[in-house]
Amino acid sequence: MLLHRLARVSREVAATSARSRKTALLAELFRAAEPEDVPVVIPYLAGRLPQGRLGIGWKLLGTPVPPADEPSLTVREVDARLTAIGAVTGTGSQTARGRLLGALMAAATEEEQRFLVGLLTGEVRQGALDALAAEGLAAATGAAPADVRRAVMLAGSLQTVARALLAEGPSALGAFRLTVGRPVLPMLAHTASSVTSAVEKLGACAVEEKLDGIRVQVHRDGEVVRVYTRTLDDITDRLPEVSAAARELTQGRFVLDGEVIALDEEGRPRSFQETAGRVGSRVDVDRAAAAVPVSPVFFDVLSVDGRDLLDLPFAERHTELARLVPEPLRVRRVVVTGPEESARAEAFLAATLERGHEGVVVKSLDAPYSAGRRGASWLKVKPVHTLDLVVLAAEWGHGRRTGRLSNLHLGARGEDGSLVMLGKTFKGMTDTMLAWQTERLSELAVEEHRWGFTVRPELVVEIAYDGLQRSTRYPAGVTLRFARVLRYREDKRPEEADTVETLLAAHPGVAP
DNA sequence: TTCCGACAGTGGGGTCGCAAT
DNA sequence: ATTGCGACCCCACTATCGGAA
Repeated sequence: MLLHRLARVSREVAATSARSRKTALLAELFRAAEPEDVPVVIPYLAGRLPQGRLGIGWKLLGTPVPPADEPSLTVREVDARLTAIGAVTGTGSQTARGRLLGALMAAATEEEQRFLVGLLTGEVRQGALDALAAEGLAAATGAAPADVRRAVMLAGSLQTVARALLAEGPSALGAFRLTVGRPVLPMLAHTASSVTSAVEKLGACAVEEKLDGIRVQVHRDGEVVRVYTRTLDDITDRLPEVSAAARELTQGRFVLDGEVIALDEEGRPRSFQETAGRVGSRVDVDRAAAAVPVSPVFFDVLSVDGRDLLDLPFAERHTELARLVPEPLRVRRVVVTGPEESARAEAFLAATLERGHEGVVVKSLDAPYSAGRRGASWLKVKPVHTLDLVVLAAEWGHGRRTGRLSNLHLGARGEDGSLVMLGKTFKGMTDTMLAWQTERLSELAVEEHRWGFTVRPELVVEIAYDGLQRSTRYPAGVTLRFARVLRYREDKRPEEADTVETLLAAHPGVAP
């Protein structure tokens, strides 16, 4: 298949807003693909590279190359050339990659170039990623969408499923089963505004600690232990403590779901930054482990002793978990019968926060284990802090926010009355707010930049955030975690905005 | 007809590690 | 030695489509 055809379909998919039309277009192309094209066409149309990341970013793509007049590249040739670029390593590799990339771009038409740039930077923006590609795949092969989704969860990737489906048809889906040693996509939680509302929604449920660490899926088959992240990367070698803990358990074959977290001597959680730094360390693992030991803490079991537990209700999976994993290696929890016990659930959240943890996850006792965001049977609840801050500058948005001032620079009042930047946010804005702030901030502009405007510090915004973390980037040495706009405070003047002093006082122990 | 679940998009900050400077 | 860049961790929220109620 020519890249030209694929790029054109991608553009058509981007041009329509109807999801049904998007899946129809994708299905048509999948049907036309030759079997050998499939491992490339499927991920490309899901907006991803089959190789994963290639170390090619905006920097390498920087210099534009004159496009070819006539399409000639096939998708397989593109894939082979990108694989070759990814394989270049060592001193001078950036230069060599740039040259190879330039040659590839020169062979591409303008439309093909646009598609390739999107693919390489992860910004395909066609309004169709894995989920709709799976839908299109189902349509192309006559398989039931739910069966395709389940196979994707079990395989951990769409490609594997696509290859089997297009080669053998819907009957191929039956072969995808939970296998120890092969990671499955993890079940994710939605957000609820309070424990009470979560319990009202779910009825009988478990309320569990939410630990602020790194999600892990741990597979053990005899002496072989593998540890995977949320995105199914293998991080076994970085976490010897987790392997050791898995080998201590009495059963020899299982798949567990949990979190790794660094705890201090008293068992209180260290900062997320410390846990993430430890888990990210690959080069000298022994040293990193000595400095910041981590503990696995489990909350679910997907398989034990060859039995697939995915479809069991959570209550029954937890019974299996409690049989396999000793209490200190499980998250704390309470079980409530329903809204009549929401006071107990709220008390558990308070106690969890008191112990220094992030919040709770409220889980339906009936729900099977199911990947992706489908179904809201897990609801997380975290406390939200708010501040009134001053807008210092605003950056132009991209994509659907092109032409709108989007990303706000936020400042708090310093000791001497100056304003101290604490971070940025683009979250929480409605289209109406975007339009309003574009106009208002343009009026307040004092300096124009390529990226946007510095403005007279007159507008006050109410900001919600999850907590404070250390920063080397911002002058106060701290920044807000997950800041988002709640509303503009036109009733407040900048002199009434919050101060750095009160912010630091509200989060003792964070500032350097 | 209205409601709501699922999806994509829009980026935030940090840390690590490699390559370039 | 320091800096720049990319990959991965953590993530909130809105708009929109289309099926469910």
